[in-house]
Amino acid sequence: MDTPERSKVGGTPISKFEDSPVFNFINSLSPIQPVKSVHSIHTFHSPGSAAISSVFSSPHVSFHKESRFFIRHPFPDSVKQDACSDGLDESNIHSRVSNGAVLSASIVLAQANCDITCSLNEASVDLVDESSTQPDFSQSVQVDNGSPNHNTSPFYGVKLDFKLDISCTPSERIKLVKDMTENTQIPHTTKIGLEVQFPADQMKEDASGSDWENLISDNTDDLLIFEPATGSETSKSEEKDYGISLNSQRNASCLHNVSQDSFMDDDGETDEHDGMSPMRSSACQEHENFDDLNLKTEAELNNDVPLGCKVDSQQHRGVRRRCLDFEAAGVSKKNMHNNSNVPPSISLPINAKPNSDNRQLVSSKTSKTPVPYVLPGIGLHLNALARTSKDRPISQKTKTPGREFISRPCSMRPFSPAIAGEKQSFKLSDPHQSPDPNGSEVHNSQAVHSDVSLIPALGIEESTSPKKKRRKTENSGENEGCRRCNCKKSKCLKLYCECFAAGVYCVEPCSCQGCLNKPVHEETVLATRKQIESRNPLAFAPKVIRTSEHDQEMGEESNKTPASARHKRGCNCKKSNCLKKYCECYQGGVGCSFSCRCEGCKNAFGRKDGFEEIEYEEELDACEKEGVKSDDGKANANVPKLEHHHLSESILPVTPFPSCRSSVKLPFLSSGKPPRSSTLSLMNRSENQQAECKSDQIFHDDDDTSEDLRVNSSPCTAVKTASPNGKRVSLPLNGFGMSPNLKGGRKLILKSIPSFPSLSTDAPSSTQINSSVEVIFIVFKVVLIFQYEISICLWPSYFVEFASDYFRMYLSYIFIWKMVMRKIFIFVSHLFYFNKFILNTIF
DNA sequence: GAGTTTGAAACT
DNA sequence: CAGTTTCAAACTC
Repeated sequence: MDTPERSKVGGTPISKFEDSPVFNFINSLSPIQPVKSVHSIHTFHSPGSAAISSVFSSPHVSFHKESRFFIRHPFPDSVKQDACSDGLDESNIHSRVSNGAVLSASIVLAQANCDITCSLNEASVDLVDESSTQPDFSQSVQVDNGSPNHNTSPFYGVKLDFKLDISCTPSERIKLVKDMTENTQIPHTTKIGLEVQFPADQMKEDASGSDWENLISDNTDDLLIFEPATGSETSKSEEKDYGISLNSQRNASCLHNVSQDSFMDDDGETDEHDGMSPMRSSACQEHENFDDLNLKTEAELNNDVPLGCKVDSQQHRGVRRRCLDFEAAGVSKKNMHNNSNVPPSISLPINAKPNSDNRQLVSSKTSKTPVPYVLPGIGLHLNALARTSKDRPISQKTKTPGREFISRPCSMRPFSPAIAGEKQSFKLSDPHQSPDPNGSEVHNSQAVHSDVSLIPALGIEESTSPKKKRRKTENSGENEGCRRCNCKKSKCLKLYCECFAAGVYCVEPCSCQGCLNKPVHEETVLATRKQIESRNPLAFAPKVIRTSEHDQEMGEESNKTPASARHKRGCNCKKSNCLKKYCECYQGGVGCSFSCRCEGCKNAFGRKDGFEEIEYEEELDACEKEGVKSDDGKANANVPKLEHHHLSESILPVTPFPSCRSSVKLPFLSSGKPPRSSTLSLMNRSENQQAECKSDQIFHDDDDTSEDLRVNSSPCTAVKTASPNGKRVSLPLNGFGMSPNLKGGRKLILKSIPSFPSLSTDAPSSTQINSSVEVIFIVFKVVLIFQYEISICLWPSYFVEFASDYFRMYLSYIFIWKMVMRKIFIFVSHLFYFNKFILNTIF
């Protein structure tokens, strides 16, 4: 179709381009042959180029997405046809040569499917049929076409892809899917469609299993790679899309079984579900029943999901929520599934397995081995504290398996699918659960009977530990249990609520009243969270920041805290002396730091004053002079609140390590004062010497960089000078800022930068200069050419033309630049040489 | 379990 | 930004 056009288009600019003397010149240096570009153009449809497209972001990708996106939207029938053919066009393009006939057949089928319905509902039916029966694809096709309740609900690309999967023969599907996945950067919806490959799941049971397994894993990987991007988006539309795909998943084939199983497959846990096929089938059928209700809109599905799918939707809701919670991190479904794949240490009843996700999670919950993603500090606020405290002697009291079973999960899995599942499971299993004001929820609980197998799994322990007992256990467990809130007025939508603050839904054991922090009120929860985060982006960040071992040492050194963590903002205790759990530091099992503004700190995990008390007293004075509000002379009082925020905030969010590091250093920083002290008054104080010494000590344990820094940091006796950068530089720098030696700071920076080729010795030969320049430019050129060729291959015709001109111009610039740079190099080197010569001569 | 204390969060 | 109020957990009895 458009091939001739493309080649035509592509050819023109290329020839033009090749005529360019610049291009010729560059090509004379380039190992890449110009021919290649032409070839590439022709291989536009080839897997090779496609692969490239998937690697490099290019206009092609966006275009592609555009089209896919377009396809995804509801169409009138006529448009639908186009869309289908369009969407197929891509696959057709890719595989036209090899199996065009076959594909066209499948395309026809797919088109038929497009016409047929594409309603989620239908999909579920079809797939259920499929999953409940042995994979007979011809049969499935028939079902598709004949399904009586096809409706005209919106059609999504998901569907299309999915249908394609179904309607092809296994081998064809393999090819098709491969082609599609290879040649297209699949938008998330489409991705889901592929991911759906549930048929693939069935395929596994099929003869061609091996192929499919490979394919599945490949695809899944791809899908998973892209997923986070989608998930990380918090926009409504994105959510919606996501939700849609999820729904389609769910409907498509008892998603909980298929998709999960397929993911499990990736981890090689096929054994587990292989034996459960029958169970799955039954479960699917139950879903099928519930699917009758699935004509509801996406939103409805989210808020008032028909039970059968409740659990699933919750799981995914959990995923979505996690994405929202940790936007930067972008939780991928892969994670989710990986998590779910955590081998349960406690074997569950066979009937507990089918709902793999929940079950897996539950089981992992029961496991005594920490779940991988139950890492402290993953956004967990008080729960993180609780977690931390677990590590502490204080909380290391006896743990009964049961208690652990109950508590662990909630506190450490923020909005993870597990949470939803847990919650659900709690609800299901807990006989004491008070009727949820929201009927739907109760309904769901009951309706999830398809998942009821869950109940026994949990119920075993749950039933033996009723609410009160659990609370009691929790109370006696010293933070071991997950936090269960008792909110009465906040509706669990404020940070007062520990569950909410920790990023988890309230669970049954909570005694909250009018709780809105539940999956059913997801929208509200998310909105509230957004609102709170808008006020304070770190509101949901971990309150206790774990540090690396390296920092641990530092932290311990300074504060004698056994923990390698510090409270993000520090406490503000006035009366508890940081000896009660009113104190967040104490509660978190961490010592107070200089960030704290506590009075009379006696924190058992480390007093903020400690051996640095003296210097802080002086510091305090200085701060008072500065007008910095201080409490009663405690160290932390010296640290302006804003600074804490600044530091902690700059640190926390993304990378744990930097944040940790900074968090630990923060205290030192405070002690070192430079930062705070952009004011000279602090700088000149003698106590800084002490701090400096300390910082030097710290550096001994530091990495290379810090070693450099240490070397350059001023000795204790060094004269203090204010480091202008101290305050605003990133934490590490802040940490270094402790040694208020401006000189040192600069040295550090210089040292950390790869040194420029030494010019201090003899003047570099022109060969050296040339070679270095050559290398740079050749690399540059290769990259450019490569880019250009790729763009030629992928970009639309008009783009190519534009690109060629642009590129030619670009190359011209480069050429000029190259000349200029060469001159500069020569000039500089000679200048150095000349200087050196002069110096040597004169002195 | 009720009442008090406490400090964080939220509000003004 | 500081002061006040609200809130829920921690604590005490």
